[in-house]
Amino acid sequence: MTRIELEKVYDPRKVEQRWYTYWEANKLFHADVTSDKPSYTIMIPPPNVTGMLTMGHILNNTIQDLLIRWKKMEGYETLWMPGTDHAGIATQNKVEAALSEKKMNRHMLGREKFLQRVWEWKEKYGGIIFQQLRRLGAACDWQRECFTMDDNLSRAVREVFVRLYQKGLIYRGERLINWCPSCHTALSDEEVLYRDEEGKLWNIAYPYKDGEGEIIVATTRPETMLGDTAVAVNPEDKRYKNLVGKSVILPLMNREIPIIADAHADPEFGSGAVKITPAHDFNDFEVGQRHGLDMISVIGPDGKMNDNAGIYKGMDRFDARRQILMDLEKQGLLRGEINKTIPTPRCYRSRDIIEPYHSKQWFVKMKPLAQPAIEAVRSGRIKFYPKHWQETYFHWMTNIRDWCISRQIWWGHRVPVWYCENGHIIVSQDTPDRCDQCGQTNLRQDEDVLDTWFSSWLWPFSTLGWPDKTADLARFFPTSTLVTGPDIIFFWVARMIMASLEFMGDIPFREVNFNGMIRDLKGEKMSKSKGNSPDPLWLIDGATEAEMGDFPEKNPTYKGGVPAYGADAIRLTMVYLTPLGGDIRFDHKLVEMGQKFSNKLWNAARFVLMNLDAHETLLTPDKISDDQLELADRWILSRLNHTVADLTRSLQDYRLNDATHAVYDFIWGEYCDWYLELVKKRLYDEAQPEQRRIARSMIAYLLENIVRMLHPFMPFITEEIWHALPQEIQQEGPVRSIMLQRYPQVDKKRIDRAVESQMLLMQNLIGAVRNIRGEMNIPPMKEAEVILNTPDRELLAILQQYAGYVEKLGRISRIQYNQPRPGVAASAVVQGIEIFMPLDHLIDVDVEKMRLQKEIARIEEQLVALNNKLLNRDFITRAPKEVIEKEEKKKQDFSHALQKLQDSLRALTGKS
RNA sequence: GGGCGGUUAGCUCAGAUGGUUAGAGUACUUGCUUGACAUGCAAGGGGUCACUGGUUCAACUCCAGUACCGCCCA
Repeated sequence: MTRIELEKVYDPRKVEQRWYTYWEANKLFHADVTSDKPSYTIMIPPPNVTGMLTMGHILNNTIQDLLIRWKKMEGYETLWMPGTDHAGIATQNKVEAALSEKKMNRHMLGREKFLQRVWEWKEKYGGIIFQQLRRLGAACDWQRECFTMDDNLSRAVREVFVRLYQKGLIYRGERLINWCPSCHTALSDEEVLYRDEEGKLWNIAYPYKDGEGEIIVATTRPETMLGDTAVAVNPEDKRYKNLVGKSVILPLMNREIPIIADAHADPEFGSGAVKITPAHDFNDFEVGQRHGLDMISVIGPDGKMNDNAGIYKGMDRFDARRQILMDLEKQGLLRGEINKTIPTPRCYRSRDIIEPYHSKQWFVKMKPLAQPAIEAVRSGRIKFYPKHWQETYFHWMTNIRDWCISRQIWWGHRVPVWYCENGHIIVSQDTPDRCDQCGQTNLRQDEDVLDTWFSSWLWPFSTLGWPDKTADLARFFPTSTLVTGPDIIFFWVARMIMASLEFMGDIPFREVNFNGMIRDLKGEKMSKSKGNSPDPLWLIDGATEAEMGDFPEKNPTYKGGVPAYGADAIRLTMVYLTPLGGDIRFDHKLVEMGQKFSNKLWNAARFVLMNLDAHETLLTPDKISDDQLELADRWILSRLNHTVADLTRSLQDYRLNDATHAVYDFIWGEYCDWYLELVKKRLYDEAQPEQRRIARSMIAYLLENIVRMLHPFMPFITEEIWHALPQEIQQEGPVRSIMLQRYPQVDKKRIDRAVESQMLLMQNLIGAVRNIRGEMNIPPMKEAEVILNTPDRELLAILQQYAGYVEKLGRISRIQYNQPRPGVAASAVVQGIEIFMPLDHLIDVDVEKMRLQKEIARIEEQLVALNNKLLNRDFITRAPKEVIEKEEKKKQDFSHALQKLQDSLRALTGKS
């Protein structure tokens, strides 16, 4: 009598959502601050509040969920803190784009009303990514979900600003900064991406003020020449030595500018003379500082030429470039152009070309913060996985520059600084009502907001209630693991370390796992802008070609639609493919692996369940006496414990692919392929009820261990199967869920090398028999006989005891031992045991001869190598004894097998 | 220009501390509705481990250089 009926093909759509609802309704993801278990905490890398799930998120969050579920089952009080950041520029851009469709802009609305619109936008689109994460199975503590603009997190931001200001680590300065004309704001250095782009280098003649002649300067940005205040030559450059101190006339502007000597000018570059525009180039700015040059800004914040640009005023910077080149040409001052690839700075958001722009901004002085952060990693208090990211971290940290944190947008934390009419500055947590220096009450708050990263660098503790001394903070800080991409190592990881050390006096996390990038089949990074990243929900739910829009057109493997692989399948596939920190070239076809594995597990469960008897109480192995367990039982128990040991070690080292391989191979390659097949005989043998009960108990016990072991990888299907299993082999929790069960622990007593090697012998024997059958094309229905010959009495005893294994899996009807060689037979040698399969009429002697010859050739090749090695005097004298013994043993075995095979070959000769 | 990674089967990738008969999934060939699974079972073909040197008794594995690819920084 079967306990339960499962469907023949696993359908994740009928399972996954149901269990997520159950977990969430029962608050199984909620971390209890009062529990006395050790804690394990992960802070989610906060996605943009209006962001959508990408394949990158799938990998990143699968890893986090896997760790959380594993640690929870290992007995930790786990907290996976979810939340989003407000993504100042990105979100504001989106709302402004929506406004501009209605022919409006933020200035027409005013600050208050605009911000209201953004909040509305956030309410509307803000939750989407977390709904998607739920579909992945993410065990986040949703009751603690937070947002960087929440009241308490905002308070943390102001607190930090005030403290750093008072400490002298935040200052306001007038400097050249990176300006994005599209986003209309300053950016930090990290937000600027340099890409090599095709450009041109123009040579322009600047005539001497006195006398005949000219000096040629080379530039990639002719439009900035309007703001030139000098021409520089290298002090060592003999060609120009006598010109230093003289003047040239700046073309188009007719301004007299000096020729100066500065090491910045590279004699190898162009003519060796360069134009100096201190207001529009970071290097020139420094030259200007050294020589006390004027700064003339000619490009405004909107990217258009300004009042200083003469007749070019009002033109876009690129139009101005064209016009200026034409005008120079007309005046005969343009001396040619050459093509050149130029590292071009672009905004990470808008992709517009960044303009160095002189303005007043707020900065954080980073050097003092960096020092302890470097030490925290160098000393090993914080460990990076893979370790080599340390080099990148140290490099950036030791060359760190001050951080421009003010942004000229509205969406974000407003700089907590006020100015009175007398020019005093008030920096305060709370809105002040009077100037603390002169008592003046007419105060004006700074217009700027802070960089979004200025709130996310506080994430590990602001989310736990800081600056208050909360119970959560005491319980869950420092956090355990950070799982993130190496692309934000500077933006986020490094800054969190600095902030935590500064404000908490402790590290933010103990270990950082940098996961790889998801690329497409061409090796390109997946991104929304490239249109090469599928919507993960297509893969979970399935999608027709039409539902994917133009995506299949650009990505042909998606033509014809994608099946509903399910979240479990995607998760398994991702971690199976992710070596520590390595990238993944992803295609939906790869998920078939996870899908097939789900189905395999499902059918194994189906098999187990249909063989259980509802009226029978099952036994656990410790209730079965050892002499009642046969080889296969002891073997599978040994393999189970081996697997758990390997798996646990791999997980600890974040070698998730190794961990996944271990589970996958055990379940499919050992439990299904061998154990379930071998146990069938006992399962159907009604004459031996006690053995039958043991067999039933064993398959159920193994399956129950398997689903627990696999749960962190595939949470849904394992929960489904676990609930179908008999209760007596499950441990109980307050709520019935596999999540609350203990993760399988290694029982060293069950690991038995002798048993494993005996079983390996049987597997090899069966393999040899199957090989003969396969190569000889003997149909499975045709049962064959076999002769096994060995002089080793111990081996013989094992063979006789477990002959049934060979019979069952080799489809052998009868086995005889130590018999003379039959007349015509196929043969093989396994671990010194000679195998004959007498097949008179079935055998094609030529085929068998070829089969033997192939094997003989293979062995001979091995023997040649072995002989060379063993005849090498140096090898014998220098190699360790064990290695030599091993090689000698190998040689013996091979020679022995070779001899037998040659005998067999000779016996066949003349019989075809 | 500097730093970091990579180059193993047609494709996607594994191969801690050097000694393996170099693996997996997929694709391919052949045979199978075998009392859970054709999203399956069994067998098979397929690799000068990018190249050149070096260290070593022994190199896919360590070192150096070359070529190509990727990422980061200037």
